Amino acid sequence: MSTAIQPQRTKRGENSRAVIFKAALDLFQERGYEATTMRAIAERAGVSLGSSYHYFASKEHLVLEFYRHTHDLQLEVVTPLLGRERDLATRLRGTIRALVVTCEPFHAVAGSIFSTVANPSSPLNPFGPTAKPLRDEVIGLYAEVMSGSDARLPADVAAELPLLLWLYQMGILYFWVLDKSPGRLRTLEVIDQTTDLIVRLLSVANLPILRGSRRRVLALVRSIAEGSRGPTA
Amino acid sequence: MSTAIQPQRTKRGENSRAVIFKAALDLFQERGYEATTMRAIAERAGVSLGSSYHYFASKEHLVLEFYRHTHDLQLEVVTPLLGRERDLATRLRGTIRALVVTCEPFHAVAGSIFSTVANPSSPLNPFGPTAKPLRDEVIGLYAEVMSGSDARLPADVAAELPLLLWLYQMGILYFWVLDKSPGRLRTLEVIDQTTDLIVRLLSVANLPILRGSRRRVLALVRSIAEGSRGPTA
DNA sequence: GATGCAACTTGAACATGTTCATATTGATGG
DNA sequence: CCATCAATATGAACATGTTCAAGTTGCATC
Repeated sequence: MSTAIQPQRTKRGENSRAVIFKAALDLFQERGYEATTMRAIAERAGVSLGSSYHYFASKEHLVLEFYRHTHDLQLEVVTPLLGRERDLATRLRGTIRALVVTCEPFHAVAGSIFSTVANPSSPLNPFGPTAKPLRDEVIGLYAEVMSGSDARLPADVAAELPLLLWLYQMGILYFWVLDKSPGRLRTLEVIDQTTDLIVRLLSVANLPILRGSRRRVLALVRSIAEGSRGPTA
Repeated sequence: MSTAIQPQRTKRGENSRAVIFKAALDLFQERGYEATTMRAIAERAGVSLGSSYHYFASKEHLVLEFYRHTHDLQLEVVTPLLGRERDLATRLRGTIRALVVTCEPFHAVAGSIFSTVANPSSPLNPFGPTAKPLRDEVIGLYAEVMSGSDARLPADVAAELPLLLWLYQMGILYFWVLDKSPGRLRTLEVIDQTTDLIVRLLSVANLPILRGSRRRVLALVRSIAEGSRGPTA
């Protein structure tokens, strides 16, 4: 399948790759995504244009690296919290906040990036196969958020919740991208409100009146998730 | 404010504009959005490259026209149904289905278009000021879907529901864009399921246990909607 | 140390979205 | 019929993402 022979990496290569990525990150922050040209990246990195393309197949691929970068930062920020805190709402709030706070320096850039990534034909689409490793990592993080809490959830909910929380994170991220309030305070408010609501919803989902709907919602989610494991991913 | 002097339109101009749009539409369908060059559009329309830019400020602006086009088609398809049918679930299902069916010929193109439009800095972003007229029309359509039904909804729900249904439509549209099932049957299933669930949710939202959450959800929606009427739109 | 080969590097060339200075057209008023 | 002027039309020129054929480097093997 995807057993394309990757070039054997060397020290020299690793270094060039890192230098190019660093230059891209800096320029994205200084000028934004679109205004940063591949030529400018190459120049600042002190390499040729062609070299940049040797390490990153396209400008978009620099974004994938950026994603991984922010995920690692998010993980770093949130790990201590997940170690000590057991309350689900708190864990959830902390995790989402960590992402938003981590991404704050890149807020101006994030719009273009988000849009680039939303394209289904882009190799970077979060729902597509290329992004699967990172996607699974993020879903795994939410599995940890859930299972490390003291909340007792029905098995059918627990099975789909991490995926749903990943979707929720994407929603918040898009809200954050569009948020023009100073310091993105509005996003933080929305995070507080929605995390509380989610936990509240989980606690009432067991009520007899809602049990039917809950079953149907989860069945739907399951069928969608399975489907996209087929032809798509 | 936005009282930029628009050039006086003439018959000749109207014609050129229409010819260019038609050429673009055909080419988008034949080759996809990205693969269609502005030069190809101009050539097929029998005008010069510069002329295309005289009528459409950018390739993206052709997309806005495309949006308006599909909305008009959706309206055309759904009007008879809304005239005779009173059941909310049926009205809702019919409206969303109309959109998806209308857009089906453009499915291959829709991905790029969706992504282009998702960019917050794009003038075409559905949440931005440029798209407001069309957005309000669509929200108006959902107001009609709701108020023409025999469902009796609390005032606070009725106030925010059209906006929420518009959001719901965008969600379905993105699912449809990603949907690789033959004939997009999966999307149709999901539409049936979710419209039912929405109506069911509306009917239980009055229960005492849920009333608190409902109030909070609606307050949140209201605050967000107001906020984006401020700096953004 | 010489050789070979894969990794690395280069910059010219290409395609395409966009801009702009200039030319043409056609309706209106004299 | 002529003059005028805004609308319309044109294509050359520009910027930038991407490709590619060709050159260079450095390590492993003899």
